Amino acid sequence: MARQSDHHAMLRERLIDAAERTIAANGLAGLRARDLAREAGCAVGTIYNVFEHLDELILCVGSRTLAMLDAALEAGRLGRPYGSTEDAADDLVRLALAYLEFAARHTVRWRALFEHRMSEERQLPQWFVDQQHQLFAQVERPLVTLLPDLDPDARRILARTLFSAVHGIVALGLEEKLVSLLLPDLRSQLAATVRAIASGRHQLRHQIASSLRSSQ
Amino acid sequence: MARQSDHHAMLRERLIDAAERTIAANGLAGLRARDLAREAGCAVGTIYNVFEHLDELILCVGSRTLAMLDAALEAGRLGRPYGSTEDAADDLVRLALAYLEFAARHTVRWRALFEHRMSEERQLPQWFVDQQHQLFAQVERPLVTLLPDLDPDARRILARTLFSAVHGIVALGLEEKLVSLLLPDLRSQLAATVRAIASGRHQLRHQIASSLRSSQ
DNA sequence: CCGGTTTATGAACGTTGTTCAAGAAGATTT
DNA sequence: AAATCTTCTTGAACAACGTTCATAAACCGG
Repeated sequence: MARQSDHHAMLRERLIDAAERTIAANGLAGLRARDLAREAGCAVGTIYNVFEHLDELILCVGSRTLAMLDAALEAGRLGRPYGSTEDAADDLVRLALAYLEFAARHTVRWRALFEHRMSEERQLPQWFVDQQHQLFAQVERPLVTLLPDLDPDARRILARTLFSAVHGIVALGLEEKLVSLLLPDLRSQLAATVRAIASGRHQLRHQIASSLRSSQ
Repeated sequence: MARQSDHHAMLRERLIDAAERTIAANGLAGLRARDLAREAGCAVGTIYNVFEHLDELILCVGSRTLAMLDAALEAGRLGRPYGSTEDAADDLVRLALAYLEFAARHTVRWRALFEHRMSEERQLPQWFVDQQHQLFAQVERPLVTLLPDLDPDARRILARTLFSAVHGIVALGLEEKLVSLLLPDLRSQLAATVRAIASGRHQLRHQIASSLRSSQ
């Protein structure tokens, strides 16, 4: 029984490794069950013994990408505690730029992360959603300094909103083919926008506070 | 010859109509060549006589969605000329909210628009890219009032950046399942963010101006 | 070493988009 | 109007995909 689950675990890892290589090299579209089996040294049917379906395997690769991204954002942060709202605004900008840098450096991997849709009515497992939330949570910390009297729920939602705004800018920006040419421009566009949001933060506080009042 | 191309045109329209219905009802995933042929009253092979491939047909449906979206944004605009920067900021917010409203009302259609990827190395035709640019152009007008001394190129790029930020917020916001519950919240998050950007616009001007200086 | 249970296997299945030989329909010429 | 040439339509056939399943191999307690 011990040898059994060992083998299981090894196979699982070999399959995820193979899928990770393929996705990083050729994107989601390049992933084929037969190739995967050949690279991992097993039969096609075995994949479905170890994973419920290919989506689950893809999600495992996505989880690794999420972990990489989480680490990259953490590394991009300001190392010291915030001495002022300026510091907090700086950190927001740094987070955004770190996100852009990651997306630019690992474009195919990163695309696979959010291009992938669960087929039909199988929904995302909770552990994966939780891992995404960890990412959003990194944005919350600068917001504590930036908008101290915002309640935690509103802050969590706002963090997600800012994250998705940054994601939108990066995603559309990297869609163009001439990426390397306009990457510096994209950097400054992103930094400028985030800084504008931070400097217009009182608008955020008022509007969101009044919205919460009216919806509760 | 006249009757030929007439028939061709009719068939083309019937096929686009059928594809449009299917996409609006079941999304891109629900589109099948055989069903399409049956609904349009022709053989599968005929599709490939009228269109080069299915991607082209999907793009035609996308074009219709883009036209609807363009009209919806135009309708959401402030009817009168801007008397102040406040008016321009209001219009930016109205554009964003109109975008959200359209996406919420026509979610499947709208998703199909940007979920669709051209297969392999066939690239987007220019006429489709141009139609997308028309959309971004709607954002440029308020920016003229908001940042009068920004040069037109920088304004065009900034418009695209703001558009993609709004798109990001809307896209992630509508991903959740409890859409109808938190749509009002999403509205105020979006409005607050756009208003914060507008009110922090001087940050935009400085950063972007200095970026253009250094990259030229 | 044996009987029962679990696991691995790859051929086979059901669906895709796309192609293509053959026949129907139109256009052109005599 | 008939004959010929061209052009378009057709649906069976193809290739590639994820997924399943009867079969055989491997494993394990007694």
